[in-house]
Amino acid sequence: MRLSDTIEQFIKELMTQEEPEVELRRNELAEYFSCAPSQINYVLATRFTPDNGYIIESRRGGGGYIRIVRIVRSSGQRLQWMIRERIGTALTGVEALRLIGQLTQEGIITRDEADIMRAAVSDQALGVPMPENVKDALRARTMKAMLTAVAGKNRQNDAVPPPSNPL
Amino acid sequence: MRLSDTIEQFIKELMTQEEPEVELRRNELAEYFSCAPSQINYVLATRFTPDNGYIIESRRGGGGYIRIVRIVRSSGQRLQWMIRERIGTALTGVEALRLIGQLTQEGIITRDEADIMRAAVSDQALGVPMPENVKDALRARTMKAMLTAVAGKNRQNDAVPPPSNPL
DNA sequence: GGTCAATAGACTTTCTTTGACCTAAGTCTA
DNA sequence: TAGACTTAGGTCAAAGAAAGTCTATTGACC
Repeated sequence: MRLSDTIEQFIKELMTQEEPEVELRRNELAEYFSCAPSQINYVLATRFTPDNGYIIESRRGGGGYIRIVRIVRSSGQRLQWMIRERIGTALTGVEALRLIGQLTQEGIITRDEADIMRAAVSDQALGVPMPENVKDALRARTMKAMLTAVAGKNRQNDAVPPPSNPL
Repeated sequence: MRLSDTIEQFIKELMTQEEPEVELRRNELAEYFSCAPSQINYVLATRFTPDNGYIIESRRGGGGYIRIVRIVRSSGQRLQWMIRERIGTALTGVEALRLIGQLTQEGIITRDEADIMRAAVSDQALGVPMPENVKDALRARTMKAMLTAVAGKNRQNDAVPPPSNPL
């Protein structure tokens, strides 16, 4: 097994259900796995991204630390976030697959639905000759439309919370 | 006997009845059969296609692998017809909606799946400026890809989505 | 002999690991 | 209290590992 995967596992096991937050020292961890400290950063950068539902905070110097926080959101909120913040106006094929994989893993869409979505943004589907950036734009729109459809069916369960008004 | 056939046999024997999935290292296998690694790709591309009921997943880089998953096909007749005869190379929005409606009615796809498909071929999704005939071509390809996904569903295992690598 | 499947190999892309160097935050002392 | 030292995390680039793609050649069968 890859070291990166082992470290990922380790961190996820530290983070239990009721404690969606863990704090660790980079050097200690690196020591423990006898790897370069920057390996830890690599794991964080590839496995604990906002896409994957995590936020990283850290601090250098004496008493420094790295804190990993799992963002807990309802499926509705997760979908809204993807539609409104994450996707934007262009989406590469690789990114699309990643997002679909995430949603499947989180149980927000079924495997069959994921298969359909993957097909809809596949090269197969977009095989008509056109520049890559147009394909990316199309993928973004298609994904948003599909996720909106999914969000629509969850309406009752996860209403978007009313915006907080701090004034 | 041809090498390709031998390799095909070998892989199929690894995949027993109750374990419809096998994971292998390309280089190892090539080593074992003393052939070029790309020979393995050739075998996969010609013998383990979706048409033949297989899905291939793979990952590059350190600790990379190739996974072959056998799928069981569901009620294909109608879908095959749509994919191969009905749709062709162009499909208007209205036609697409009609086909999706029929499949729902016939219980071949769920209502949720239908919603996703409708979204994927909606004007929303295809809203990028482009000539109408290109849109119709795109709709045709998208529908075919999605229906193919439905035809080949019932995969037994889930792939771990590849990590995002922002580097 | 021509055609299509099979094979090998060169080159490309993606993901991982390591290491050298950089920066920020405490701590201590003149 | 400014500056030096120590502690700790951050960045980046290069090297390594493994799979993918493309193309030219070879071989088998009509």
